Amino acid sequence: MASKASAPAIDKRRQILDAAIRVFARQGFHSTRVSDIADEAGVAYGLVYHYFKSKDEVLNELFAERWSLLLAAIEEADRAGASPRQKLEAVAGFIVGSYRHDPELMKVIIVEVTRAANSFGRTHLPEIRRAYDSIAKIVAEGQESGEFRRDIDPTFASMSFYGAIEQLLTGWIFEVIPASDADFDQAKSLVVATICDGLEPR
Amino acid sequence: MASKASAPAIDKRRQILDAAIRVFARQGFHSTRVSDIADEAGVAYGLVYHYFKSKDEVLNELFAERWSLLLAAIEEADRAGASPRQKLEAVAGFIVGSYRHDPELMKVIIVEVTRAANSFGRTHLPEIRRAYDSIAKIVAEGQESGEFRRDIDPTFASMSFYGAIEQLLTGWIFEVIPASDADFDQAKSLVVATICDGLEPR
DNA sequence: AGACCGATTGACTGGTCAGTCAACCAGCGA
DNA sequence: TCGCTGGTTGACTGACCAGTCAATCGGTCT
Repeated sequence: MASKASAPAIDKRRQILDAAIRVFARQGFHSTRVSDIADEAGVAYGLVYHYFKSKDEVLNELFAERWSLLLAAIEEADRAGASPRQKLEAVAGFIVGSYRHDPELMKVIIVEVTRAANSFGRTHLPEIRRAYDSIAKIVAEGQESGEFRRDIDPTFASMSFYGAIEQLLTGWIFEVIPASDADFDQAKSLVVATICDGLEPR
Repeated sequence: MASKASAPAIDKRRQILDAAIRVFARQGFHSTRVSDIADEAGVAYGLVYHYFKSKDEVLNELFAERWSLLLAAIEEADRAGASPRQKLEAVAGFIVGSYRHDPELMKVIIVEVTRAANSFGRTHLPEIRRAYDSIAKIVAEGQESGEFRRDIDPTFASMSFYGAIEQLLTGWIFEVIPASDADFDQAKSLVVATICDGLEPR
């Protein structure tokens, strides 16, 4: 039967990807050898090359998997949210939630891809850009409806918003700011409050 | 005379550092070989090891040089600025100015150090943290004086502020947002406007 | 049984580089 | 003139590691 043969095969592939998340998060992409991934996954060295054509492809796969979810979430937020502010809240919520759900994966994606201007960041630039653009679209819509001021370029606002969130994740990754469940909950509303209302009292 | 012998020596060291900036910016730290630095600097391979004990030390030196200037600038801004908003403006201005003045160096520092959670970022965490803390101090002072609202944690605001700026630099580095002199000028006030006033109209 | 086939194994190879080191050179003081 | 000292050179080595591949295993189909 095909299922008996292919079901474990799929498991092994997943097993390797999950192991790679842990090892990349622990040591960084550059200093993990393929043998580390294989060891962590409990499979033979060569099997990694059975499922992936290179070490790079393992990371590409991890990024693609997660980033497509982010893009979908942003678009969903845009569709479902009532006010632009609620839309931004949903986006921030999704990203923070992703970190809460799987900090290691988000660490890998941010550190090794999103911010790697000379390697994977460049490769995946089109996809990364799509996220910026979708956020900018939310801001632009907010400006048209008069709910956001018009004197700040949407692209610009989008970068600031995304940058603020990513920096929070970086803070958690570096352990320079506390990362309890309460902090995660707060974070979402606080970024949005900062970006939408500003630091000065109203 | 010592000056005849040591003056060119100092020049060579500088020459190597400057070459390293260009090469690191172009290829990234991991994919530049020490021979690339030597070639770019127009000196022999071994000379790099006469002035630096390792490839890592070259990057450390570049980071230390620049980051100490940033820390000094933040403290100076805190001392000289009238309002907290003006202080933040000075900080943003310094960082944007640093990028305008030497984009390659700033690219290297951000991509290879500030955001490298598994390598140099960890090594230099104390210094990086000092910057976050100084900015947080500015925010906290603003809250005490009533010029900033008190319901946003200063550490948190500091991360958002710094993150927004760094993301702008990243945008320039990746060339996803335009980087003309006018853009640099605007950027400074726009980040501050975004963070202090917020996106929603007042 | 026996042919077949994809999954799995891990020893091995080829290439790459960081860092070493012995030799060389230039200016200076004796 | 002749060391001496410190800057300068680049060939070389030892370690490391991504990717290959021939062999093996286990299940299925005839």
